[in-house]
Amino acid sequence: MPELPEVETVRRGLVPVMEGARFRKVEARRPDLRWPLPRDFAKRLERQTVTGLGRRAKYLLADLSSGEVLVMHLGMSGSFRVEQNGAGRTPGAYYHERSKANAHDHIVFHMSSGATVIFNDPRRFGFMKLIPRIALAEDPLMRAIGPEPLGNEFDAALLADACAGKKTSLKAALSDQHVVAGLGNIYVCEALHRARLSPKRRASTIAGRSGAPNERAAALVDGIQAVLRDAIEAGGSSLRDHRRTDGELGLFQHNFRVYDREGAACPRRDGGKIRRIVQGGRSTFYCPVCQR
DNA sequence: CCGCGGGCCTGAGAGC
DNA sequence: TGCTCTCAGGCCCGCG
Repeated sequence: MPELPEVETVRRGLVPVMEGARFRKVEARRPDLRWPLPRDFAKRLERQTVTGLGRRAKYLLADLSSGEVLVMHLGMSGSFRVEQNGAGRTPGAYYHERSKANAHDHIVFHMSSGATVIFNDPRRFGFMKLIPRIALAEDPLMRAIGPEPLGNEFDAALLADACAGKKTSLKAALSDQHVVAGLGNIYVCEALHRARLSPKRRASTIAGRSGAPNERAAALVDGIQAVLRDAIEAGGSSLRDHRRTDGELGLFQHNFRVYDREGAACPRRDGGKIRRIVQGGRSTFYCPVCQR
């Protein structure tokens, strides 16, 4: 699923049942995710308390009382769902309900809050990893990630600086997690439309010769932040796999202005028809009239 | 540094 | 009903 708004939606759904709770029992039913889980994965989690559940880029970060951080990534098709125990439900009961519907439930957390948290990922591009807190910032996963687009420090100057001198396209630059964290194919397309910038435009053209931001950089920052805020408010976008942790669908797919709308009229009603091109092997959607 | 292609996986949908 | 083909929200690697 998941770009920043979907991961943030998942985080918010997990906070009430995971923060302050202990892992009572952990089932690593399928350890061969994108990277294999360590053998002692369950052991290192059990009896630990989650002291905080945060997010960096598209990673969920659960701080543990042991001093380790549980890093979780949803890949393309990962989701979490929360089931409340009680109503006759026991940790054991879950195990006997395997069927086609939950064939891809790879990891199950039984929390002391009484909730069961289930990680499901058909394509298995997602993963979990345990990293000592003090080593997190230097870990290859985290080290080179760019600024959080909804963080205080993110602004036109920062974005222009990251793009200065880049000959690559804006689409490719914004998709690069080192430039700005958390955007993927959908929200890059949507942000560029909001900023009225062509996905084919050279990334360096949002900076002046000195590297200073121009009005395009400012519009892009506004477009990125606006689309992310709107999408989070809608609970993310549910195309195939994304679900909120309560099983409900996100709603932002109904508010796409260009993504997956090839041939439709541009919502700006400027006479443009949404066009689909391929950049870096992935679909890009944009309006050739208002995006220059 | 850059763009491109391929790989990792499974499932949905289209076309026949 | 079933086959084959294409495509999908991420990310990494190697090539030229």
